[in-house]
Amino acid sequence: MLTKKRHQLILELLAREEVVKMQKIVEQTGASESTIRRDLSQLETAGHLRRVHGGATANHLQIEEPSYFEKSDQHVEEKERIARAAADLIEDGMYVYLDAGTTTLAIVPYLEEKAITVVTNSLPLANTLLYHRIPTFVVGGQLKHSTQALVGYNAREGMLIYHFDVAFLGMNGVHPTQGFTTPDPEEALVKKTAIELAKQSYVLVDETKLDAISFSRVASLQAATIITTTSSEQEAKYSQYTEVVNAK
Amino acid sequence: MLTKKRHQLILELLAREEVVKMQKIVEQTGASESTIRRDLSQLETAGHLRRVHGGATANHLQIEEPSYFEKSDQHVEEKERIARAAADLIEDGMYVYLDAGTTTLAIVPYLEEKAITVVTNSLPLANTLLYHRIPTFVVGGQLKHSTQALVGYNAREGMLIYHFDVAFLGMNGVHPTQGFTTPDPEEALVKKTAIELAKQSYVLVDETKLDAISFSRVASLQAATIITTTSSEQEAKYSQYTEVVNAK
DNA sequence: TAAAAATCAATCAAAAACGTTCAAAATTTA
DNA sequence: TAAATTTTGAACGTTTTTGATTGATTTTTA
Repeated sequence: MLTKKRHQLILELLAREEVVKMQKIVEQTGASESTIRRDLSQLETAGHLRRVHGGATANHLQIEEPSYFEKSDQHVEEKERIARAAADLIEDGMYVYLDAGTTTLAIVPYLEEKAITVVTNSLPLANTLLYHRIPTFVVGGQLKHSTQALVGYNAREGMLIYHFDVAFLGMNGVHPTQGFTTPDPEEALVKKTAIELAKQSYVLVDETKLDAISFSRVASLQAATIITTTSSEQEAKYSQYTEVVNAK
Repeated sequence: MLTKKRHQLILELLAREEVVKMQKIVEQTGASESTIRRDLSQLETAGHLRRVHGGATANHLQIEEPSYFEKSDQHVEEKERIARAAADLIEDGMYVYLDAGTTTLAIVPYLEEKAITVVTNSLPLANTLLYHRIPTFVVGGQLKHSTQALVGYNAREGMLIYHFDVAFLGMNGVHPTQGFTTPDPEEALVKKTAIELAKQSYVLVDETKLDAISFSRVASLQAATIITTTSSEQEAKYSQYTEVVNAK
């Protein structure tokens, strides 16, 4: 079977099934496992699908699905340390903004004893805050499927009525010259607004985000303190541009 | 079964049942208990559900509402009929407001095929709409613990930028002279605002709410059509004041 | 309240899937 | 047709996922 034909068949299977196993593709095409692996790799770099362990899934024209595809197990310890360091910065009486993201989500359990008010644009955060009985305001706006966050122009407008003592933000890229970046422009707008409205902002990132650049610019490094866990070389490098808290 | 498929299945179960037992997931997926445990903790850290002893719950489950578990089948059927009647009124292209409440929640599954945009002030609604991939905007505001709704002055302000073709509202009291009423003044404000902003409003109530009066007045009966299931005498009585749809 | 049962997190070895390499086969080019 | 190039499938060491087992914890039962 021709390469082109195989690729077509794989995409057809995915259009129908959303998730398809390696084994099934091998059966249907009659090609070897190695060949299918190559096919999947190619189709992935071309942006036509997303590989997962054991097969592939449809790629619904979405740039990213971090909340789903993030290896939530992988950096869990790192995240926990970062979250604890962040929580330590929060004091009674503060008005706190918590951005969408798994790291910010990890902060919530540490907030239970504190007398604070939280504002968030994240549905999972809102649910968790509710569960921990922390007074919460939710920013209105368009509900984005992949991250379960409220984003866009309306979200920005909704935020402008608040002011925060501190803001904690997730981020996809942190780079010396390109600053803080994230894939979705509408999400970038919300993050940027949060930074504008907060007396002090913190960006929470694991090591893999350092030196990375994503599509939309949020702000320059000077705009926020970085909380991360990384080598002392990296820490020294970024300390030239802004304050860095190493939660190692 | 692939990891992603399992995750999808788990979320599907939760979208339908709100609570799901370990045992059931194991059966449905054919995977081992260990694997499901891992799945659940991954989905939890990603913010998609909440683990509980013996299984998992949708992360928007009412935390303490005894009535939740004692919902009679009869009531469920009534709600289902009301929800279906409401859904039939929604056409492609409409902008729809869905108020917080279990009856409005029951509408969502019927919306999947329709090309509409929904605005809501309810966290459970937002989660469910997200799951059904219906374009959704969430009204900002203060998160009320008991109903998981966004209420208060900020919520009203956040709503004023929208206009709706139709609004569907839950209500605690419906009375010929006292009109529509609900216990919480801040929630009443939101409902009232929704009615103001909608070309046409519908109040969804089961029979027990008729002739009842609650603390805060929302509007007079003329302001909205009532969708309910009740006797023809009651229907005739309320038809003197406003339009009544009997979903019996 | 204490014992029994069920469920849990943590651990570990087996199984499955992975990427890489390389030689054979197929295809293209000269 | 012969040489060069590309594609393929098998082999192999590595990584990821999985299910069974353990002892701890929680819930239920007596």
